[in-house]
Amino acid sequence: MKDTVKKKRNNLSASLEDYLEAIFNIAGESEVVRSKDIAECLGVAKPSVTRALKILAKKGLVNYQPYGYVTLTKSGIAEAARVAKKHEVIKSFFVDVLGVDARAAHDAACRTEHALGAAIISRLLGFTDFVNKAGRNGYDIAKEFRKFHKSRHRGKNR
Amino acid sequence: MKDTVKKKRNNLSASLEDYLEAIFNIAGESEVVRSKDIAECLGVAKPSVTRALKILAKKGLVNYQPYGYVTLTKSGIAEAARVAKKHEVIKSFFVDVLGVDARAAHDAACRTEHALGAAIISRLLGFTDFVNKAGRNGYDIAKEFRKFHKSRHRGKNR
DNA sequence: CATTATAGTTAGCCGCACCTAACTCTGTCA
DNA sequence: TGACAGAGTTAGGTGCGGCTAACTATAATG
Repeated sequence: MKDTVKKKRNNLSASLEDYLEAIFNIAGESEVVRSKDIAECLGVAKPSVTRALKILAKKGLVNYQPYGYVTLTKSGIAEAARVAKKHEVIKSFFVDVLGVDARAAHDAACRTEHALGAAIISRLLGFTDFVNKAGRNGYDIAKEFRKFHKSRHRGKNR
Repeated sequence: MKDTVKKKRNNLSASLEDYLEAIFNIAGESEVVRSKDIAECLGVAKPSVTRALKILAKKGLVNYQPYGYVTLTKSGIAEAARVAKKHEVIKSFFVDVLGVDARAAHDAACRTEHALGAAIISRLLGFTDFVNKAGRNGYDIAKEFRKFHKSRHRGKNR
C-alpha cells in the first residue's frame, strides 16, 4: 500500500501557505526579508506576521529570531516552491489557455492555489504545455478558443 | 462607469455558500429539507446548521423558522444556483478536459468553487464547451491531451 | 552619546465556524 | 393520551487569523 510509506505532511493552512509564499517571493527579489515587507506584501498588520513567523518557525519552515531577518529553512524552501509552482501553473493556464488578463489571473491563482492537489496541478500544467505545443504544430487551440469565445459573446448580446 | 450601477453583493463566506448549495442540492432530491440532512451532507454537527440557517435567513436567502422545514427564497435559489453552476463548470472541466476521475474532480470543485469569479467561470465553461465541440469536428483535444499526458508520464518514470 | 524614528513584539480583543453537552420540541405508537 | 425517540436548539467552549494599542529594540542622525 501507498499509505505505508506516507510522507510527513506539513498540513499548512491557506494563510500560512500565503506567508511562506510571500517570504519566498520577497527573498527572490530583496536580499533580506523583513517582517514589514511580508506585512505589506500580504496586506496584513505587523503583529499578524510575527505570529505567523513563530508558527512557521515551530514547524521548521523558517529561521526566525526576534528582531532578526527572516530566512527559509531547507524544507521551508521546498514547501514554498511547491506553493509558488502551483500559483504559476494556475496563472499560466488562465492566461495562456483561457486568455484571462494577467492581473485577474494572478488574483484568481492566489485564491485557487490552496485548493488544488498535486494530481490536478500536474494535469493542468500538462494541459497548458500541450496547448502551447499544439500551437506550434499547426492547430492553435488557444487562438481557436479565443475566436470561439468571442463569437459566442456576440451571440449572447444581440 | 460600471461601478455606478454596482449590484448589491450578498458577500457570502465560503462556508455559507456551502450551506446554501447543500440546501439547493437536497431540495432537488428529497421533497423537504431537514436540518439533519444538511448536517450530514456537509459533515458538520447540527448546531452548526442551526446557526448558519439563522444567518442565511437574516440575509433573506432561506425561509427558516425553528423546528420547521427549510426552503430557499427566490434570491436564495438564484444564489445557490449560481454556486452550483460554478461547481458544475469546474467539475466538468476537470473531468472532460483534464481527464480527472469524477470523485477527485468533485472534491476539488468543492474547494475551488468559492475562489473563482464569474468572468473566469464563464471562460472555463466556454473552454470546456469548445473542447467538447472540437471533438466532433475531427480534432479531439481531450483525447490528444490524454495521449500527451500519458507519454509524458512514461518519460518521467523511466 | 543622546535622541528619535521606525521596525518588531506583546497583550488582548473580535468574528467566524466549528464542536460537545444538555435541553426542548414534535410526532409516533402502545 | 402519555411516554419516548429523535430532530432541533441553546449555551458555551475552542482554534484560527485578523485587528489595535502600547511597549521595546534597533539603527540612524546630529
